[in-house]
Amino acid sequence: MTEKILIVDDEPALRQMLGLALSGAGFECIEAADAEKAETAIAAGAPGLVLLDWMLPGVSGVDLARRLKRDARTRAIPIIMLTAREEETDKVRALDVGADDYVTKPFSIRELVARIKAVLRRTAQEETRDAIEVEGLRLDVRTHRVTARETSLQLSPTEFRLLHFFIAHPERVYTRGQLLDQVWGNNVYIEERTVDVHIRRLRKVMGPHGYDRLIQTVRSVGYRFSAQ
Amino acid sequence: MTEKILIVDDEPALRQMLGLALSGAGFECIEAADAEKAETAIAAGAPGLVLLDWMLPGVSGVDLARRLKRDARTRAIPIIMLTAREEETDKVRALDVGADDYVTKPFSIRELVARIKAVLRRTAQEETRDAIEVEGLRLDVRTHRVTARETSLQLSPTEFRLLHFFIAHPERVYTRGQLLDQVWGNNVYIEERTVDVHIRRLRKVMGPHGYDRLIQTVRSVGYRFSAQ
DNA sequence: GGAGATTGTCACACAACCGTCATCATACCG
DNA sequence: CGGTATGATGACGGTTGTGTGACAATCTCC
Repeated sequence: MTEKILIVDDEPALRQMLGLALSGAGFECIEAADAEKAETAIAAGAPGLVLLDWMLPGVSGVDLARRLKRDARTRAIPIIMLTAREEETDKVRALDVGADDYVTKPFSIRELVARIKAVLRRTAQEETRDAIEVEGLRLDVRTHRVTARETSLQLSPTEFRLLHFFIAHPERVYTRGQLLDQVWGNNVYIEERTVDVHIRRLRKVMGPHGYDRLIQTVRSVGYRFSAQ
Repeated sequence: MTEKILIVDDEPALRQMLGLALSGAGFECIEAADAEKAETAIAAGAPGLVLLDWMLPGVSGVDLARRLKRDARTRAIPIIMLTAREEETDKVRALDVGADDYVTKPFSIRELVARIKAVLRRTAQEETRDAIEVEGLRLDVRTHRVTARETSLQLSPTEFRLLHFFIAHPERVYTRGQLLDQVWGNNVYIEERTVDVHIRRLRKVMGPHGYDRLIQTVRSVGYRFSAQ
């Protein structure tokens, strides 16, 4: 997973130097000379991180950062600001504006790469937080959403609960009775065959994406959710 | 800007351990053994974040969380819950109650600190942000004005508060109860169905500009504001 | 004090969802 | 290779949850 990094700086020399250095560190780089070009570049293909110069002609780096953090589509993209001076106020403002980190010029490439990696690690961690994922099938409790490789699936409430239980307790067989207790709750008297029907409905939704194979029938016992 | 963190746990050993670890990470810590002590501590001086154990003697952590989120004075204080088991239902309930995040025991200090910082960063950003924008729909907190691609929308006060909450907390489902707590405030007893009506009114205003799709119904759960 | 806006509630309409059954397909058994 | 047990599937009322329009009470601003 090579991350794409957008370098925004008006000095061609510095831009090129950074591009070379970061490419050497294993990142894919694209460049932009000003805020406007940066925005079109971002619209074209969201980068994994933006390296942003504090001073830019026209719309300043600070303003661009603020704009990116204000828009929901780009808010998640981490930003590292390059500040020229060692001014305390600059640091504070950089973080105020929503930048994830800042580096003061002059800086060593080693330090910059370390910071980039740290920021990427942090944001990657946050993204996958409390979502359960199996082979690209992802269930997020927070948003109450199920996605199969980016495309979101439409589940009914019971289907969601059933899948939630399965994906949280994989690799084990459950009888229809157990499933009724766990997914429907105790003290409900429902036909065991009803489980079959919901299993089928769940499979039907996941089928088009090939995930129906995860729900396996164990004859004369029950069902199992398994990644193999 | 060292943040003050209130640790609520009935086990003195764990409390002390957490206190030491978080102090080491640069936070100022205060402790409380039960919900009652926690509330007096909060009244004495609002902490920047509450670390709350799921199980507490007397008033449980869940109840305390709900109470804090229901009270307008303490609603803004972020809460991270410590859940003992890996039980999925606990996580769901933690979020139901209004907690901002949760950590399952056993956890590493590193992880806990990371989550605390993440939550603090998120909430700090929310406060300083004077305008929020999603796909051209823009809500300006300062001027109390909402615009959809330049054309301004006419919202009633309640509609504005509802949209404000949604746009500041996107991508997460909220039950009608939570929305009542967050948008209407404390100690109000209002029918949950009333939320439906305001959702509809909000959709009606945003509909002509195509933004009604951002407010999504999650059947048998609640509503979600989402850019997808 | 009054016109208009706002708000909470209700009743009804409508759509989604759920549980059940009958029937068909498949696996297992001797 | 039939017969039987078990699961898959499609269809169908009944139920539940949400959308919507109306209305009275309340509030706001002249």
